[in-house]
Amino acid sequence: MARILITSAIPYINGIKHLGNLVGSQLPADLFARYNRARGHEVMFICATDEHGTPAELAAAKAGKPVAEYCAEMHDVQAEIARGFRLSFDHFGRSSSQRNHHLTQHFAGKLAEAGLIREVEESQIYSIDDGRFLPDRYIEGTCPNCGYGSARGDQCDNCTKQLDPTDLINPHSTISGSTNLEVRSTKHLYLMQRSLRDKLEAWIDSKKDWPILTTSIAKKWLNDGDGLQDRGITRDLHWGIPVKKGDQIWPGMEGKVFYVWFDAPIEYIACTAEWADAQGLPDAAWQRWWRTDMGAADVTYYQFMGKDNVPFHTLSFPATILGSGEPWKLVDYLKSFNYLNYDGGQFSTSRGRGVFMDQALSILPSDYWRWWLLSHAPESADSEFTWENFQVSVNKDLADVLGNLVSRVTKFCVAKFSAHVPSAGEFGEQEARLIEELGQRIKDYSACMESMEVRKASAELRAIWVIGNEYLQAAAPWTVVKTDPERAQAMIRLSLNLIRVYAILSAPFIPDAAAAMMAAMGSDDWTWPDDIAAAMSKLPAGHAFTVPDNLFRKITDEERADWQQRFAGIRT
RNA sequence: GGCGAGGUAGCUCAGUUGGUUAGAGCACACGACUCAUAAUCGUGGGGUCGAGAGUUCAAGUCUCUCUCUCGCCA
Repeated sequence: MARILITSAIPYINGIKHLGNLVGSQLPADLFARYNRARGHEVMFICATDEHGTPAELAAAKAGKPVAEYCAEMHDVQAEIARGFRLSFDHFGRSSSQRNHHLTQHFAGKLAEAGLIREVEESQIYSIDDGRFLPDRYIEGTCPNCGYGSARGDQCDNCTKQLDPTDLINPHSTISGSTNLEVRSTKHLYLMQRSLRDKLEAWIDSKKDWPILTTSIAKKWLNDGDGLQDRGITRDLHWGIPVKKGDQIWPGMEGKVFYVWFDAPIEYIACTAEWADAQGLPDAAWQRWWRTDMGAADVTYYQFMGKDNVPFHTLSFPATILGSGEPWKLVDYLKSFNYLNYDGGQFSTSRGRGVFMDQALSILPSDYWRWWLLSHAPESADSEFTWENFQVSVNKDLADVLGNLVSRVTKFCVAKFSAHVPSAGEFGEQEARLIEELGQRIKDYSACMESMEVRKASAELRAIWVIGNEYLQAAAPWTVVKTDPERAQAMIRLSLNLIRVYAILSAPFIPDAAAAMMAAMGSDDWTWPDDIAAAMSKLPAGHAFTVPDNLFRKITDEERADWQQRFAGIRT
């Protein structure tokens, strides 16, 4: 039994994520977690909401709520939707937790001790009425170059000239509109990634089995232009983790918080601590997942994320870990995904284009989405969601191939025999061939799952479903029953057992349908079918089963047309 | 403009280190079957692998140029 730590990139707090976000991290991570649990491994699957930073403050202000309250509410909303998609997190935490406060401050302290933090004095625009500094895009004014009236602090959108906020003529705050501004000096902390560059490169070079997408992005940041740059890890904001050196005051940094990208990945660790707290377990329970000196030496750590997150996970976060000088677990395998496009364009959160997680669940159960998204996961390149493709894939794969198989077997048995596993007859050559092929197919399927080849795994699973139909078609129990009912009974006995095995194999992709299949077979034995022959006799003769309702209904042309129109425009 | 990723059957995509007649699913055509959600199974048609040039005994697979798409950055 292996010990497997899995983290999904943590979704930002300000709103509900779309299907592209889901398929890029949480969903494949869940697939991998479910599979490994099914194989009997010890799994810790962690996700959380990423709650700090200006966008959260602004969203809260827009909603007319204190930011802490807003985040708490949105966390609950996201947690509920995650449950709806059957995302099987061991814990869904919050980056604003006290655990993360302490751990983030701890890491900053260790980095300072190691001489990897430098303090930088900067000039920024301060809004007296807003009571805050105004980072680049929160200040606008007239461009000194072209006279454009809405130039941003960092750049003029009209003439593209790069600006310093202090260059703007008649600047004003984009938050309040106030012109009561002044230049103030402010101090910030920088993580000296440059001095960790060689260490990071050596570490990345040691990862020979990582996807090209992952390593090429990391290499680009290491080598592009002037190479890896030091990174500011503090901000002049109210909402966030107060800057401290461990549990000590950091002189000159009072009132400042850590930058969201510094504390967010640390939440992976903190979230595991939150899990232990929620379970009433001591610190050792989470430390054995993260501290190689406290039992995590045999843990294999997998991260899942969209490609936009790769630089932070290959460079910034490892810099934090390595720089601390403490024996924290580094990622062993980083699985990254490209983007999912929506009907010829991009999903857009701001424009409400595409399908969002809550909307998806409101029109169809999660299994439909899980199956389509995973079987079309953007692994090697960006991929495309269209309603036509969604409709035909789901109808064919789920309703026709799998759902109908369950239906035809159970209904035939009840009609010709009874609602009990038939007892007569022996397995013959056809059954032996099926079992042999199934064994090979399951091996291929497992190999894909272990190497996280999501699309290939889904294709293998589908092929496994198909051989059930092939077998039935060739064996033709509906014909055999007329002349040799005992032989037909053996065929159906095998087929009923096949349904139970399919439930086990399919559960990582479509957990609800799998549960329905298992329940219909009157079993709760989810043991992975390592021994296929034995698994095909698991349901004993005379064992009672039920005919389940159709596992999957078909999506009609009318529905497809309706949804296509509904989700093309603006989210209301 | 710079960088990155791509352009393979009508559609969505596979194609290891260059090596026999380029694959899958869907769609389409025909056939079989009739237990089942008008489901299933079988057979078949269909591609000058974006364009051009080069390296090689041999290129979808390597090199160069061009072109188109998408994303990121400035």
